[in-house]
Amino acid sequence: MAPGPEPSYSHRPAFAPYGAKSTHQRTRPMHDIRAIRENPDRFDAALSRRGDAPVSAELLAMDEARRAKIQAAESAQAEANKAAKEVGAAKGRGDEDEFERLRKLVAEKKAEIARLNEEAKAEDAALTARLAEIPNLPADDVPDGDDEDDNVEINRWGTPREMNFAVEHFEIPAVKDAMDFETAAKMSGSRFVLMSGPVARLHRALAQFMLDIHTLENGLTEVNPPVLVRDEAMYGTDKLPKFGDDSYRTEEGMWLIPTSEVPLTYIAAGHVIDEDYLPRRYTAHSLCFRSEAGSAGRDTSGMLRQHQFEKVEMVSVTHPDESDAEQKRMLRCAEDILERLEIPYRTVVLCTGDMGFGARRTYDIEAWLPGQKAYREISSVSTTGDFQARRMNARFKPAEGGKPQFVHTLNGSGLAVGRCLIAVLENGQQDDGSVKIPAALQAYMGGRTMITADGTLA
RNA sequence: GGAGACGUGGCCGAGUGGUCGAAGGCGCUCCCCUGCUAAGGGAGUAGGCCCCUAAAGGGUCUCGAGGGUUCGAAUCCCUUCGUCUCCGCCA
Repeated sequence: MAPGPEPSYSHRPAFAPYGAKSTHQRTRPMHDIRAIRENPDRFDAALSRRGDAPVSAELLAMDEARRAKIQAAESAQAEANKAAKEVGAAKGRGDEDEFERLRKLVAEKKAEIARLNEEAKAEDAALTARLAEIPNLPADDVPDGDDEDDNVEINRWGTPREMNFAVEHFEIPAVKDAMDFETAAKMSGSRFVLMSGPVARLHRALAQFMLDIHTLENGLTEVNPPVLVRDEAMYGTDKLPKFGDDSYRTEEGMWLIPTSEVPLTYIAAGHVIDEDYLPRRYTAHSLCFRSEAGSAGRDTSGMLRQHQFEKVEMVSVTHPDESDAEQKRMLRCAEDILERLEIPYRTVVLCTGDMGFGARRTYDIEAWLPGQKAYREISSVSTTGDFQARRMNARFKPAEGGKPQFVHTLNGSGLAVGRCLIAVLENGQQDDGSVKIPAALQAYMGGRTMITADGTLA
C-alpha cells in the first residue's frame, strides 16, 4: 500500500453521535456483585484458574453487610419522608401543634438517617474497592497454566531464514551508528535510544505503513489522542489502582499513557451508545511510556524494552455478542502487518496464569528475531469483555429496546513500532552487513531497497 | 497567571424555593392515516441501588461531585472537579 491517492477512506467521526461527556464519578466496580451472589463457586473457580485464592465468601459477607445497611438507611428515610409530607399538610391545615410535633420528629430522625447513610456508604465503598483489586475472569476456552511456558501456539507463519551471520539489531553494521544508546543515556538515562538517519526514517515509515493499512484496508478510524491523561482514564482501563508504579505521573497529577489503549478506550466512557453505532474501531499511532519498574536487568541491551516507545494501537468497542469475533478480526489485522513485512511469527494464546489483569483472553504474536534466535512478543490482542466498560460506565442502548447494557472493549497492538523495527532490521540483515528493506515498505522509503553496511540508503 | 460564565434525561435545551424526575425539541418504539419514495396524527420512552418477584409492584437516590441553609432545593450558600469566554504569556 503506497502513499498516494486514497481509496475509500470512509470516515466516521470518533465521537459522534455522542458528544464529549464528563465522567467524573466515583470508582465503579469491575465485577458484577449480583453475578457473584448467584454463583459464587463459579467466580472462585474462574479465579483459581488464574492461580488466585477464592474471595467470594469474603465478598458476599461484605455485600450482605452492605445491603443490610442500605435497607436500614432507606427504610428510615422512607419514614422520614412520609412524616415530612404530613408536615406540609399540617401546616396547610393551620394545625400548629401537629406541625410542631411532626417537625420535631423529622428533625430527630435526621441524625439517625445521616448515621445509617454514612455506614451504608462506607460498606459500599469497601466492597467496591475490594472488587477493583480482583482481576478479570478468564474466558472458558483459555488454557489453564501457571506461566508463559503453558501458553499454547495456535498459528505459525513463515520460515526463519538460514543466517549464521545473524547478530542483534544494534550490532548490524548498517544500523550501528544510527541507533545511539550512549547519547540517549546522556540526556535521559538507560532504556532510551536516539535514532538517526535511515533507521529513524525506517521507524517512521513503519508507523505510517501500519496506520495506512488499518485505516484504508481494515476500516479503523484514525485517532490522534492525548498522551497525558487523568486518573479516571487510567482507572477506567484498569491501569489503576494496581499498576500505577509502572507508569509515569507528572507533578500536576497527569499520567503519561503506557499505551494508547487508555485514551482510545476511554472515548466511550460515560456514554450510552446507540447499538447501530457499534462496533467502533479506532487506531492510533502514539508514544507510550513505561517505567519498567519490575523488569530491572531484563532486555537491557538494544531497544527491545524502552521507557519510551511508539506503538500503533487498535481498539474496538463492540456489542457483547460480537467481541469474540472482533478479537479474531483484530488478531488478523496484526498478523497481516507482519506477513506483509515478510517477518516470520507465531501466535500463542496466553494461558490463565500469564494473562494481564484486565484480560479475559489474550493472543500474543511473537516475531522471529534472528539475532536472538527467538520469537519475541510484538503484539498482544486482548478482549476485556465488559470489565473495562463497567469501570468506565460505557453502555449501549439495545436496538430492540430495554435497559442499557455494558459494551465490550478490546485492544491490540498493531504493532509495536520499535519492536517491529527490530524485526525488520534483524530479518533483513545480509551477510555483508547491509539490511534489505521489505518491499511493502519501500514506497515509504523513497523507493530505496536497502540500507548499506555503512549506513546509507540505497 | 488575571477576570467572568457555565455544568439538567440517549442528544439538544427550558426551568432561580414547593404542585419537578424535571417543559419543549430531536432521536427511538408502537399504533393510525396516506398509495408513494416523503409527510401527517396519537401514545410511549432516564438511570443506579435495595426489597419482592413467575410477572407486576414497592422503596430510595440521582439535575457534575461533596457539604450546608430550609418544614421543603435543579433552584440559595460553601467547597471541589470540569468546560467555555476574554485578557496576559507562549509553541
